[in-house]
Amino acid sequence: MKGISIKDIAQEAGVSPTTVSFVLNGKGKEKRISEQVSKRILKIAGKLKYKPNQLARGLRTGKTKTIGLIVEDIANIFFANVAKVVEDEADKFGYKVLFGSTEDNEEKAKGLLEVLRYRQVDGYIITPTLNLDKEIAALQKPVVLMDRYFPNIADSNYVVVDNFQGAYTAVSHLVEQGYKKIGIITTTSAQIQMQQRLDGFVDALKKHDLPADKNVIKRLPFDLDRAGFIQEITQYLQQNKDLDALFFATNYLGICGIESIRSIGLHIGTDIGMVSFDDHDIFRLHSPSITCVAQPVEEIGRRLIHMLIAELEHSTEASAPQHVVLSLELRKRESSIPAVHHVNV
Amino acid sequence: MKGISIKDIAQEAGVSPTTVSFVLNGKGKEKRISEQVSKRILKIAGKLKYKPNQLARGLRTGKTKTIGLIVEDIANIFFANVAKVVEDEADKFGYKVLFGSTEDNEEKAKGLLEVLRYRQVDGYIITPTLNLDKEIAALQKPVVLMDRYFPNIADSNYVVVDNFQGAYTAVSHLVEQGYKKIGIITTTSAQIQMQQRLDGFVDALKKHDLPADKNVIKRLPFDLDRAGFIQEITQYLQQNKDLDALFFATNYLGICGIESIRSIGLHIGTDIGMVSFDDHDIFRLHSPSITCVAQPVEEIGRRLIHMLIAELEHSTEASAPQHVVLSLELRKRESSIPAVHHVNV
DNA sequence: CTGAAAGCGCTTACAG
DNA sequence: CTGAAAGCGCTTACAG
Repeated sequence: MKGISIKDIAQEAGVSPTTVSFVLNGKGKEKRISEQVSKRILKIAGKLKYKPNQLARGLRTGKTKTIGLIVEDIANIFFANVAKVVEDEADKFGYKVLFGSTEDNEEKAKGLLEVLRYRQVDGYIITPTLNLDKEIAALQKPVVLMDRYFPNIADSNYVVVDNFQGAYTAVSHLVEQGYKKIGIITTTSAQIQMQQRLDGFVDALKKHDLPADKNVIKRLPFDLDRAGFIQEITQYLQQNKDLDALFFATNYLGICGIESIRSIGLHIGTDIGMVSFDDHDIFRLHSPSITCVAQPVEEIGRRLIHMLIAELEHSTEASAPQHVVLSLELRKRESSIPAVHHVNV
Repeated sequence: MKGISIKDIAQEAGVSPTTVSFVLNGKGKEKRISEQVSKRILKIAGKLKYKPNQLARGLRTGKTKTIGLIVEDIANIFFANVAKVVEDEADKFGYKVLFGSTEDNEEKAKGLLEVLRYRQVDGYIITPTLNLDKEIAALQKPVVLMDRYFPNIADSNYVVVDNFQGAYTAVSHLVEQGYKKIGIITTTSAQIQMQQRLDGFVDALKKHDLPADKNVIKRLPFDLDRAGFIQEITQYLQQNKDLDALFFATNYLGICGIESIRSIGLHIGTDIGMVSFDDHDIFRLHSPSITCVAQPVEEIGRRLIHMLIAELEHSTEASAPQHVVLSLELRKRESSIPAVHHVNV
């Protein structure tokens, strides 16, 4: 790595490394370096295509211009999209992104946190798992949470969506479409975002004087595989033939739901209405297409990075914790139209 | 970052930092440090939870234990899956991954390469764009190419799939299923992988004495958006009503193809057969499901990282370039069954 | 207006 | 068997 260093520039300009460092860091004025010298240094640096060695700078200043991004699963389209926006935006500010997937596994998340910490990332964007609050609190660097947060920790920054509103909107839409006996398929996860979706579901039913008893709520262990989900949902449908619509609390549950409904010969929309939380390519393309409440992925990514950068750049200490709660958008499609008969493709 | 350093350990153990460094780097034997001292140091390091400062180490040794991963688009399911495997495997060897998406844009790719270079990554996994050969050759660090390579550069390492075989298999399957007039939808890209897919298509037709004239080949500019692709494919279908099957050279073309075929009222399979290169969740779930030739994503990711680590660890100089060409798997589904009438969902 | 010097936390030739 | 010292490429108090 014989890159060209500050010394090389100093030598060619006939000044000391100190002076070069001042000028290159935009402190020429402040340090009262002469215009003449400043220009000479800048010109030489440009000619030599000088790039500061981030390692050396990091060792000295403690800043690595790197941020750690911890998602649940980079292969999941939602997180992959967020990661892309985060990477793009971070780049604009000169930051690079180190990433990892937790698989929603506490131990894996802790390991990731530890590695990122001793890699001295300047800040973190984290999709927390359960029980990760202590480790996060101990981080000593700016953190922005995404997708979910810890209700009991008041001073954390986060960018999330309004899960309650999303679920409420989705279920109200089903009611307005004429469905009367609506069930929810969700997970057993105790995480806040799942809790809020369930609350939104129950609240919407109550508001419309529809039954919200235990039978309409189906919670599945979140560590089942695809086949397991399909089997459970299929069984639930067979045991609750009076249901005329389903709300799926995540897109992967919705996808499994499509297969379950198909497997018992029901027609989505006509026989059983359906809305899913979170959009997916499959929902748009499926026939019939699937109604959903969609997360504003682009905006989530942008807000995350801007919030983190703000913390990093003017670390005016103890800035008030930032909470951004974004709304979901109802995308009406064919799966929530009870009357229309769907033409096959 | 007042992490604990080698000095702290040295002090507590009553030895010099040098000795600590030797022991911690497993050179105790070699440097003939006494068993007694070694054990003491290791014990203290464990107690203090010592983590070496990678920045300092990197500055000194030139190794950052970081690899750069450049993909075409991290939000694309294929690349997202590969990225996940790469990150997982790299972690096992103590490496972290810095990533970026090129969008298949030369300038963006060059920028990414430059940033990664001055971040001193130890090695690269690159999905190259066109004309990136010179920049890659100038890298001075181990590189493994993925998805595509430069046929004119003999000494590069790469992990790719057998595009020719995949296309050949896909088209032969259509022929065996009884389709007689088969078209291909591909891009205008001059990149090797697209070229090979086209070659496989043409070769399969010739081998079966089917027409391979210009009319059956439709090349679309690869920078169109979704709507553009759909419009172009729809128009092509309308102008070539004698086609009874289509081979799509990428999964996103296949997805647009589904919409195009639907928009003109044709039924996939019965009216027009279809096979796509590369699998996608949508293909499995669509009704009718879509036949494809699938890439071995897991294996691609594993091979990439193992090839790169091998280069990094025993840099026995001038090792022969490694080329891995993996086969694709034909996944037969409903879209290539001409006779059966598909029941709608 | 500019520079010599210390130091970030390591590794490694060199010396004893 | 162990340690003092130099150096990786920066930044920054301090001095003049």
